[in-house]
Amino acid sequence: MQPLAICPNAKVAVHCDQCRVRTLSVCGALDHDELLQLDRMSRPLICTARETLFEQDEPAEAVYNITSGSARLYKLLPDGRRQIVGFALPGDFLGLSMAEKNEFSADALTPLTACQFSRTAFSDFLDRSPHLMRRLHEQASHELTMAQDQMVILGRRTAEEKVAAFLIGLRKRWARLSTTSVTIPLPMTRQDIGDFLGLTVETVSRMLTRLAREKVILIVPDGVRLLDVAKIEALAES
Amino acid sequence: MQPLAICPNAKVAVHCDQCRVRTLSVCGALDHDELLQLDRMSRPLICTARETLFEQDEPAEAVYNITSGSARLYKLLPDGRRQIVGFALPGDFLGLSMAEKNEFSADALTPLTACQFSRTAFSDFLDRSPHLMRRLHEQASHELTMAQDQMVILGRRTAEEKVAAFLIGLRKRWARLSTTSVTIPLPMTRQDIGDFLGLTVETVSRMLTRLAREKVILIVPDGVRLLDVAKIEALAES
DNA sequence: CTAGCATTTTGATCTGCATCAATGTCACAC
DNA sequence: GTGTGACATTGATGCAGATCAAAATGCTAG
Repeated sequence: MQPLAICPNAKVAVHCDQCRVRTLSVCGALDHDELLQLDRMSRPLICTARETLFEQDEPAEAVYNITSGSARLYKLLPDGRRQIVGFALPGDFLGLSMAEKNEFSADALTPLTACQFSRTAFSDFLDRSPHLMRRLHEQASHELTMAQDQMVILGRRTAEEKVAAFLIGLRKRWARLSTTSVTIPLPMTRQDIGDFLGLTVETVSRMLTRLAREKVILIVPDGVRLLDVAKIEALAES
Repeated sequence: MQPLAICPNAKVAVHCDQCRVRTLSVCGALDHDELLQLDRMSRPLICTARETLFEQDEPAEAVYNITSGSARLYKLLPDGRRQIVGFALPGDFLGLSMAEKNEFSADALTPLTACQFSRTAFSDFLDRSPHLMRRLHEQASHELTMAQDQMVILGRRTAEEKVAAFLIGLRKRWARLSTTSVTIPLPMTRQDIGDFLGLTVETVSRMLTRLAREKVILIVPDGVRLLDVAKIEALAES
């Protein structure tokens, strides 16, 4: 799936002088008036690392479009167990379900900037823009597909396969955003990776170490470099 | 979330003489003309148990609305491991993502009937009916939420909790369809339940037996009766 | 009725990952 | 420099659930 993009001149969410809009990666198939209208209702948001964007079960107030930085999205069980349901990267949307309450909590992994829309205003705009509505539905469907793929990973794969699939999946998402760097940035902690994959910190660490020992990856500060792409893709194979 | 229902006089998908439509549980907020139009493009589908509705990665041709019976939705790994991503009950939609290819395979667990729409015709209709589009998006969002809840179950729960959560979740879905029967029908095999919860058949069987021994449930032909709802809800608690 | 097969249950054993515990590494403050 | 706290790695041990094996149950065909 292509990244949604309001501005034809930018791949991701950045300020675009040409279109005079700050809000990008929202939607193709919008005319210039619609773009400006949408832009007018957006407010900038700046967060420090670890800051909370919103919390599970609280009334959903806004729709967010990440312009830089990354966030983790998670659900908590009463006893403190945590399941990370996803990581949000630049260009990603949060709150597109337009539900009354947040389905999960979100907080920043790094300093983060975003475009923020009032949920009600965004909803009203949606009613007037079938194109955007349609595009949004495609986006939601795509997220559902990713969630189902994650179900396969959680339910039917070994620890090593989980870690490999995680790295490959992340690489693909980063690749859309930048020149294909050999290094995959990992802004999240090992604990976060574990809570995403249904593993403990120790197991994540051991699997990364094992892959590094076998020269499949190289562990670098804040990330991982893939040495043997074929091998790791074989491990992650769908 | 309320079941989608074209026909205000029926909760689920059944033939409705009053509205003269066969296609139900599609969507609120449609006027009568739209209903009839939608109905006109629907074709009935009748399947025997185990029959395949569609297969993963094949071109998506139709949108289905189950009118009776149930189906399992699953993904296969190259080595034969299987992850069931969901079960479809009467009233449920399949193929709403409108993607070009099927994201998973689906086959009937029991004899099954459905309303079938050509994907392209349905898509065209969608463009002319923003109400339906919006409703569909809500439905997709709801499915995403369910998938995320399933991620919590797969990643962060014990075998016993998984089985309990499965039963509670299924009870809730059946409850929407009929007078709240004390018995939860289980049209799927233990293997299917295992492939849904990331467990083996043996573990599923053992957990059900354990719950039955502790008088929390009663195992009956093709289903389960809940004896101690409080206890099983405590186990399944989110 | 019986034969054949799929499904479920039950038991014995094994193992992958969790758990527990300790040590190492880094960043930052003082 | 030294202390402190967060994060990561490594090792030893334990256990939940997988695997292996077999028996029980149920279903359909003849």
